[in-house]
Amino acid sequence: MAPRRGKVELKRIEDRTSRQVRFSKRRSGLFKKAYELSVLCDAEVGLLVFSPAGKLYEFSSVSSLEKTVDRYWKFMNAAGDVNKSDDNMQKHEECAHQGADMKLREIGKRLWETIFPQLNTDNLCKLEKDLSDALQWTRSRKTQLMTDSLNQLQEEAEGGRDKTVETEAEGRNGGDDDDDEGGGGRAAPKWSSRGKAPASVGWSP
Amino acid sequence: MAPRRGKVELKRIEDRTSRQVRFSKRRSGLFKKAYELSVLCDAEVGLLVFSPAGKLYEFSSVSSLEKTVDRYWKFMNAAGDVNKSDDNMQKHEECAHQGADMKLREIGKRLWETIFPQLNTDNLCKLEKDLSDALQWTRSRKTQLMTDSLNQLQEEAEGGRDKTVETEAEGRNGGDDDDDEGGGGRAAPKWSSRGKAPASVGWSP
DNA sequence: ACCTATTAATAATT
DNA sequence: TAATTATTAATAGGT
Repeated sequence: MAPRRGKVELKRIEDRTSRQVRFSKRRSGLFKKAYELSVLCDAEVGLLVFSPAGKLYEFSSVSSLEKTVDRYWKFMNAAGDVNKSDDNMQKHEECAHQGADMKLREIGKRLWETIFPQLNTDNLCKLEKDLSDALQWTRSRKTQLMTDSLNQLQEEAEGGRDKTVETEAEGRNGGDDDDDEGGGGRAAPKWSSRGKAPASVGWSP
Repeated sequence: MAPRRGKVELKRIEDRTSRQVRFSKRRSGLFKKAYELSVLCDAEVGLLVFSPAGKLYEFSSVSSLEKTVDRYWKFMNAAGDVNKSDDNMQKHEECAHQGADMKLREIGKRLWETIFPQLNTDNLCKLEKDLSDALQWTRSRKTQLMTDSLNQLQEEAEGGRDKTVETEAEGRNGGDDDDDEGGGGRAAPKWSSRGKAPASVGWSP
């Protein structure tokens, strides 16, 4: 009956058993705290814990940790990894839809770094096919968009009534609306309506 | 002088000011706990908090949260998002280098979903060029690998001395070594040695 | 897994 | 914004 003789010293616990027990307890405590923070303060919290053995424990205040990680991902890519020094102009989420081209490069770079170590001949063949399909789709999509733009211009020039033509993919939604959505329901691509993507594109939804 | 009249009830704090104050305090506490867990129990901890205003607070027990997120990313992609039900055979990190083709598809899918909302005409043009370049590089790389394989076979058939030809990208490293590295230093692509990638490939390092 | 003495976190106030 | 303090909450070690 002598719990806690003194303060707890902040150093790695050497005893294996004790370390495991305390890991369980403290992990539970941490997750509880994270949950409380999210509820009390209306925050989105994601928590990632890898045990020394490499086992993963995860928590997220929203439906899945992937969403939170996606939001983090978007956030980090928003302002680009350049000019990371200015903490004054804190990267607000509204920037998330700006600098899309830079974002494309960054995403591609990361993708590349991730898959590069696995590029044996088999994977290269698959990659070649995926890239080829994607390229084909991209070109047809581009043509489609350009055609649409032309048609729209023509219609407007002819008289411009019945403006309900939806272009569906206009990019940057100019409005600076302050919604708190962010990483939630990302707009899922809808093939059915317009795109007419080839079914063979392996890496498309 | 009447702090804490009763227990704290777990519901969103309505008063804005109070909520902000408690957010700061609890966030600090949470981060401290996370740090303590990582030190005491030798765990890798990543923590992501988005305030209601959309501001990001992050913590990681290793050099950067990106590393932890990458490790999480690898972990999740390891067993593929399929057969997610069997919790018995817990996805251990050693699986991280298996199922590379599936991983490619998954990564591509995610990439696609991420960039899709931003695909206006400009970005489509950039994407087209990137894909074209990447495809070109992939094909030349594939050819290179195949040529290498042939040469190696020929050399071995001729007499097989001087086996120091390094193929550099063989994929799956069969060993089931139990190192605790995981998400640490990912092998960075090295253009200089062999690949001879065109400088114009936008989405390569 | 459960208990309990003790330390740690923190809510309201200043 | 920072400090104080009365309480509650978390938890280390023993059972």
